[in-house]
This record gives sequence, C-alpha cells and structure tokens, in this order.
Amino acid sequence: MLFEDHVAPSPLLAGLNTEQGAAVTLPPEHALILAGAGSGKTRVLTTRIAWLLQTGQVTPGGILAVTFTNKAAKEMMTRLSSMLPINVRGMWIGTFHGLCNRFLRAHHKLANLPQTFQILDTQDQLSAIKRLCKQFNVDDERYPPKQIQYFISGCKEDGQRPGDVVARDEEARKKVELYALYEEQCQREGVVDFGELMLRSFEVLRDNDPVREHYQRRFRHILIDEFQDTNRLQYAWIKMFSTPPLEGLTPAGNAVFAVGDDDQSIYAFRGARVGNMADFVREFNVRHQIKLEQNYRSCSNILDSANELISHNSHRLGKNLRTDAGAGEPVRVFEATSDFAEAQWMVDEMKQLARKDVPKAEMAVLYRSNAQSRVVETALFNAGLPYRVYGGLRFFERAEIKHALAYLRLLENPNDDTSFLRVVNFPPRGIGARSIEQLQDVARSAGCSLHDAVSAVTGRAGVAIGAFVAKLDVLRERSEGMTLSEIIELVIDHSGLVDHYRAEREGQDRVENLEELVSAAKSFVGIEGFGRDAVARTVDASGQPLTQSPASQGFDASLPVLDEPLAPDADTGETMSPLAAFLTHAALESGDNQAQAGQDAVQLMTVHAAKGLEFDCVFITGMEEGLFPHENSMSDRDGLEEERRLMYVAITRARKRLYLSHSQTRMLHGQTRYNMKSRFFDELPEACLKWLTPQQPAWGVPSGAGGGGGQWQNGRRSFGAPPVLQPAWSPGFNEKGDPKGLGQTAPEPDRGTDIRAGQAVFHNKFGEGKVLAIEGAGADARAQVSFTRHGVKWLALSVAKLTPIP
DNA sequence: TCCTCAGAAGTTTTT
DNA sequence: CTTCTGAGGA
Repeated sequence: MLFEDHVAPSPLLAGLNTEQGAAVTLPPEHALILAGAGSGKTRVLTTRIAWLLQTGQVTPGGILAVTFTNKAAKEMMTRLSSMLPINVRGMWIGTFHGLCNRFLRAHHKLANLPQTFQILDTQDQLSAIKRLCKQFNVDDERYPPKQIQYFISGCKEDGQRPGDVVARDEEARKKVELYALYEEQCQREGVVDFGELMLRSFEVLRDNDPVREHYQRRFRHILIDEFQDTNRLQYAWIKMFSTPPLEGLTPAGNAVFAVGDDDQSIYAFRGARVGNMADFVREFNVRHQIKLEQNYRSCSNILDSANELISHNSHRLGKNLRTDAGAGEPVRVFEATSDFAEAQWMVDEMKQLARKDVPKAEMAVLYRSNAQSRVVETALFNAGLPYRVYGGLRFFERAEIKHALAYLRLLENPNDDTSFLRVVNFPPRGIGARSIEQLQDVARSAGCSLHDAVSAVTGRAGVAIGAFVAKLDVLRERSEGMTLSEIIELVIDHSGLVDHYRAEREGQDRVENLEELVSAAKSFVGIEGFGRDAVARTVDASGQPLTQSPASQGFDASLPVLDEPLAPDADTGETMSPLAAFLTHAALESGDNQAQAGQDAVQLMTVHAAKGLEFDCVFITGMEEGLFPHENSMSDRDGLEEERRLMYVAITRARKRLYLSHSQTRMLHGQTRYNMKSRFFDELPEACLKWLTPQQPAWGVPSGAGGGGGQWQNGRRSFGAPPVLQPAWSPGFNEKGDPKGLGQTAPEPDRGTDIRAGQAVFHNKFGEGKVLAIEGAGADARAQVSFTRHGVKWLALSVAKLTPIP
C-alpha cells in the first residue's frame, strides 16, 4: 500500500513517486528521510507540511520548520503558500538563528537580555575579541584573536560555557578565561553573537520547564532540512522541542521529521556533525527511515560517476541514486598544460556550447578554492563572455554599510562599544588612539560603556569625543518619529559618511551602496524575529504553565500569531522599533552574495557554494592532488572522505554535461606548482568517461596500461619540485629534466614558432586576437596583433606571451 | 593624527 | 602573486 489508507487522497500528492509519497504521508512519528541529490528533497519537505495542514493534522501554529539558510527558508515559504491558501506567518519557519532570535526576543527576560539586544556578526565578534585582548594585555602572538574566536565559537557549538570547559594546560586555561571575559563584555554591552543566539535559547528551554513544555505541546511537527549539517548544539536544541524519547511513539508526542543526506555532508570544518543522523535514529527510536534515491536531475553517466565515487567512502548510511534519464553524454576529462590553458580551453568549450544555444547561466565553473577563480575570470573577461562570481563580500558586510549600521546601532543602543569604536573616528574627526585609550581607561574603571564614560574624560580628547557623542544624541533626537528610510538618510548624510566617500577617488561605489541601503530600508517589511507570540508571552509573563493548553486554545490559521512585529510588549509597553528590526535583519541576513541576477552569465563558484544548485553544463576545474582533494584534508581519512563528498556534490550539480579538468602546472601563491591529477579520477567508472586529451602513461609504457594513471599511486606528490622523470609526451619539455625548463617551456609550447600572419593568438592581458603582421627577426621580432577586445597592438615577441590558438 | 610601506599569510562558510 | 593588517614615519 502506497499511502496510509485512513487519509483521503490529496491533489498535493499528485506527481510524487512512491518514496516521496510515503515520506510525505508518514504517520506523526519521528522519521529520517535520506534524500539524495536531486531527489526532490525540498518538495517532499514542503509537501509534507502542506499535507499535514490540509488533512487537519496540525494547524499552522503547530509547525516548526528549520533550515540553515535564509534562502532555503524563503523557498519553503514561497512553495508552501503556492500550495495552500494559508497564513504562512503563523508557522515557525526559518533558520536556526532566525528562530532563536525570535525566541529570545519573546523570552528576553528569562534569557536575561534586553529586548532590543543586537547581534554581532563574525566580523563584529572578532573586533570585540581584539578589543578585549588589548584591554587585558593578551599576547596576540601566543593567543591570536582569530584563534580565540574559533575557540569560543567551538565551545558554544558544543554547548559549553566557560565553567564547563575542562582546561588541562596553561593555554587552555587562558582561553577559557578570555571566553569568560568575552561573555561578560557581551552581556554588559547587550549584544549576542551567532553562537550565543543558539546557546542562550537552548539554555532557556533547558532550564525553564514550563516554557519547554509549552513549546513541546505547541509544535506537533518539527521539520529539519539539511540535517547532516547540524552541529551538537543544534541537535540538542531540537531535542528540547521534541517530547522525550520514550513518549516518542505515543500519540501525545510530537514528531521530528529530519531530512538530510550524509553523502552531502561538507561542513564538518565548521562544526557539522553527520553523526547526528545516527544519533537521531537511536535516541529518538526512529522507526521510519525512507530513502529518496530517484534522481530527477542528471543523466546516468553523471549519476553513475557520482555513485561510483562515493562508494569509496566507508561509514555511509548507504544510498544509490538512480535515474530514468538515459546515459546521456559521457563525462569529459581534459588535461591542460597550465592553469591558463585550462581556462582558455574552458572558454573555447563554452563558446561552442553557446553556439549550440546553451544559455550561459546554464554553464557553471566549480572550483575547490576561491583563489582559482582568477584565471578563469581573466580568460572569460578577455573572451568577452559575461560571468558572475558567487561568494565574496555580501551587501551588509561591506565596510561602508557596516559603518552606517554602526551609527544606526548606536542610536538604538549607545552602549554598543563595538559600534562605537568602529565609527568614533570614521570619517576621521581627529580622535586618535590616544584619546580612545583614555576613554577606555575611564570606562574600565567606572565599569561602564564608552558612551557613558565620555563625560568623565578631560582635556582635548574629552571635547572631541564629546562632540561625537553630542552628534549621536542630536541624530537620535532628530530621528524621533521618522520613518526607517528617513532615519538612514539622515544618518548617512549627517555622519559625514556620504561626503567622505564622495571625496574619495574610488568611493563612488560606496556612495551607491549607501544609497542602496536607503532603498533596502524602504522595501523592508519586517516580520522576522520580534514581536508578539501571544502564547509564548503568556508563559513568559507569568512564568507559569498555561492554564489552557495550546491544543484547546487552537491555532487558527487566520489568527495572526507573529504577524504584528511592532506590537508593544505586554508588560513594559516596550516596542521593537522598525530600526531595531532592520538592524536584526541586517545581522541575520547579510544579503545576496551572488551578483544581481538577470543577465545571462556564466556562473563561477566554489563547490561549497554550488550545493543545492544545478546546471545543464558543469566544469569542475583543478582536479589535482593537493587542490582537490585539498592538501590540508588529505592527511586523515575523515578529511579525505569529506573531500570525496565534496566531489560528489560537485558531480551531482550537472544535468546534462559534465567536464572535469586538471592541469600539469598551476600558479599558486606566486609559485608554479606541479600537480598530479586527482586520485578521484581513479574512482570514476571508466565507461562513463571520455578523455579529451590522451591519457598519460608512465614513461615509455604504452597508453592505456594501468588506466587512469595508476603508476602514480605510490609516488603521488602534489607540490614542490617537478617530477624528476619527464613524461615523453610533452613536446615542450627539454631532455635534461631541468625544472626551469619545465616551468617555462611547458605552459607555452613552442612560443614564437607558430606565430605568423593570420594566426589566432591568445595574450594573457589582451585576450584573443589575430596576427596581422610580423616584423623583424630573432630577439627583435615584433607582431602586429588585432585583439578582439583591445584593438590593434604591436608586441615584441621576446616579451609578450602569445599562445597560438588552433 | 593620517598615511605609507613592509610583512605575513593565503580551504571550504552560514548565521 | 595578491590582499590584508599593523607598525612606524611625516
């Protein structure tokens, strides 16, 4: 039987396959869905919610759905509202941090936080730590602030307060001490970092039985996306919402519906614990495990490659993707002589694809590390192909935006010392390190914020800083009654930010970004994370369990629960201002890091950034030992297995056509590296591959023997000197095996000899062109080249690197 | 107090 | 080869 028979068939279920339908219609008990790449995971998750609602098993208020990214949360909301005419806002759907924020605002008293607490992002956290270290004269050689930050975040992710950490040596003790001091500082300033959002809300739930029990009763269905990416604390947090394991199977309990894919776990480095999946099954006594193995994305050559590769990992939960699509095209493998040549080959290939009407947005270049994007960008730029690089600074992380936000935060909370220090002398107003030190001394001895210490500072410094504070006070006063965007306009004008950037040579972009901030504010409609959860507040206010159970109270979909962000707090009459809401939004959602969509452009990104995306044509570049798998991950098995999962993610991004390329030499950190091809080539099914370049045999051994470069097995080396033995196949190598000869000759084979009039050539700076004429000979030889993008130029052949293009 | 230059470091990243 | 950060000079 396909679906539970007590449930009437629903149009929602139309089009689902057997596995998907089974997952969607599972009884209200804990379940783990192993959802392979491209198996319709998001669809199952959202349809499950829609189905639960439609069949009356739950009301919107009884849903808690957690994701990792805002993007995923938004998508879930959108899909859901297209499926059902319901008030999506009554549900708790959001990111872990977004929901924690909402929770802490509602229970700020129990959490011992001001209702308008502000959120430190990673940058802010680091500067707060630096400030702390300076204040306590910490040797930043022995204890680099970055490392302290890593330590603190790690502790919080493991649910440990300073008192819980076992410090065995001097170093650990010092770190714990700093952790404790950092906590004090944050508490004093009324700010929380990302880890604190999670940990603090976890603790409120753990330590307040009525609150915990209230939420346990309220959330009948808890759904978690990307479960393989959860860390220890997030798992513990989920446990707080779920009813105790023993009751897990009773009708009274709630149900945790976890969706994930252990093969796509690629975030161990930031604390993700795949083991949570197995723990979940054990601790929650999970009876329902469903594998979604039907893939709707890729052709079988691609899928078989992915399956074969990942089968080399041990400790898998076990899963094999299948597809109804045909074999499709083979996976193409290319070996380049240099990273330049690799990029150039890609560009040529892309042009051909474009000629075959493949949209550029359906071509993606994936790489292991960001540094690899540069060569590709250069090649694309020179060829005049539009491209878009993912990653990099997001909107709310930009310096000018952070500055503006710092002013805004100071309007809300003058005690925010991080923000104070950020802008006290920006734009420069003659307040130097000396003055600031003086101020910090006063603040320290008085135990107050920098803002409050100002009046006690004497002399010139006091005057200058006093003027700054007065300016803030004026801005705060004038902003009364203004709309959000008016306030922001006021602040960026009167803080001097706009003027400062206008005067700067390259400040135009920054001015535009500041203007963009104003428009962002205009379109900002806050619904997230503040305001009034009627039920939650009842508990918070009285500190007692509800006299009336949420179930009997009912959670009518039409009843706005979290829909009035600006409603005053019932006890204090406090309101969360639009500005405070906007600042929260800015901290929790740092904005797009993919450039504006719209233009048809080739997509460039790291493999990590590609997770969850799909493209018709995918190029995975830099398939070399040391790069992919990365050298830092190769030493232990866990590291290597994560690299393999990363490769698995990369492969499964492709729908129709997949290219894998590697290069003999690569410029990295200003040095030419000589890399072996990646071991992952040996783990792909030969039958699915098509080698575009001859496979390199061991020296003198006929091609084909030991397929895939098995000879290298024992001598795999990634870096350092080039191999002593030179392969016989490269025309550019000299006989002596001189490393310099290799470096110079191999990447630009036969430079000069093929340059004649009419020849198409490539130049590293000017890109593609055609040789019009040659003049002179030997060292004086010059070529006149007409470049596609840069016009006609004369180039000395002894200097310019011109590569002939066939 | 600002600006320039030298040195170090350089997987992957969301909130 | 870059890009960022911090220390010293103008």
